[in-house]
Amino acid sequence: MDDTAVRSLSQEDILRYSQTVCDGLREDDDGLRREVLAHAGNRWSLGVIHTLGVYGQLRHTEIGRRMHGVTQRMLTRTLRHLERDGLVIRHDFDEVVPHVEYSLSDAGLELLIRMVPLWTWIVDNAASFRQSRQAFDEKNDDA
Amino acid sequence: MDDTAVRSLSQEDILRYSQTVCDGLREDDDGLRREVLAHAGNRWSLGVIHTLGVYGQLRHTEIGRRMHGVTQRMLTRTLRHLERDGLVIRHDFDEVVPHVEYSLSDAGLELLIRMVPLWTWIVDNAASFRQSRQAFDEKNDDA
DNA sequence: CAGTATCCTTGCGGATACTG
DNA sequence: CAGTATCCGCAAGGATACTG
Repeated sequence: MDDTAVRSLSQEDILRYSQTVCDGLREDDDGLRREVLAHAGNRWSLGVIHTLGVYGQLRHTEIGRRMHGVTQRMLTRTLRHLERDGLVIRHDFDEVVPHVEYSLSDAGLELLIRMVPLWTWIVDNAASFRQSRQAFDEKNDDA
Repeated sequence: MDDTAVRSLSQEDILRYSQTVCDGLREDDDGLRREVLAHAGNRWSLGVIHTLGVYGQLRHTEIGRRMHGVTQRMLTRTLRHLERDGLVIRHDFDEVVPHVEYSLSDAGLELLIRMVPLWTWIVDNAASFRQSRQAFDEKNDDA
């Protein structure tokens, strides 16, 4: 979805979209939706998805090496969560010397693809976000 | 981005997209990006954005009434966070009887628009997510 | 190599009571 | 009406040490 498409969307389009979504939304689904979307806000999930999207199939250590600052514990946790939601596939070679590789599932790839517009938009507007926050914080400092 | 577009994206397309994103990504931006994306995984943020997107401009109480289960505290917190990031605008009428209305900013609307494909995709695939989780949990129960 | 096991801090989300 | 002020439980995230 590029900027032209964005500008051409009216209030009614939004209403229609949102309404359609909410019509098919049971209470259960709402929780599920937020849990899946939570991967987007997690400290490491998107990094893992992105890394696997770019490099294909990697070992635990190789992922960690490409993600600055992640600890073993958090990398394992993140991979488990993503695996649980079927976004990442764990390939256990079950050798004497432990050997495991991870790759994106089809679902993981589709999530990545749908994240990209959001992602690029945020990066493109980083300055405006920072400005908004600064203004907000200054306004609320005198409290 | 519809399904046709999704299917037509190759591994190289993903790489190109992701690479472009990461090239323009400083350490700061990464934190910011995750914080903005965190709205997607929050308990109430998306509901507020969606509600304002559909109804336009509403008062505190009206938003709360349309969102089942939210407490005053969490609604206020959520609105503050969204306002801080410039996704929601707070209109204070500053009357003797307190009167405040909220509406989506342009940025908020753009976020909503970019969330919809992700949102519908998750809802459409709710069954497969649940299946994946169930399988995962069963496999890891014998631990 | 690919993890567990512990311990710790922080912030989310909720319940309840109070206020300009 | 539109919030604050407290208090609470829980999970995220991190640091460090240990293991099949």
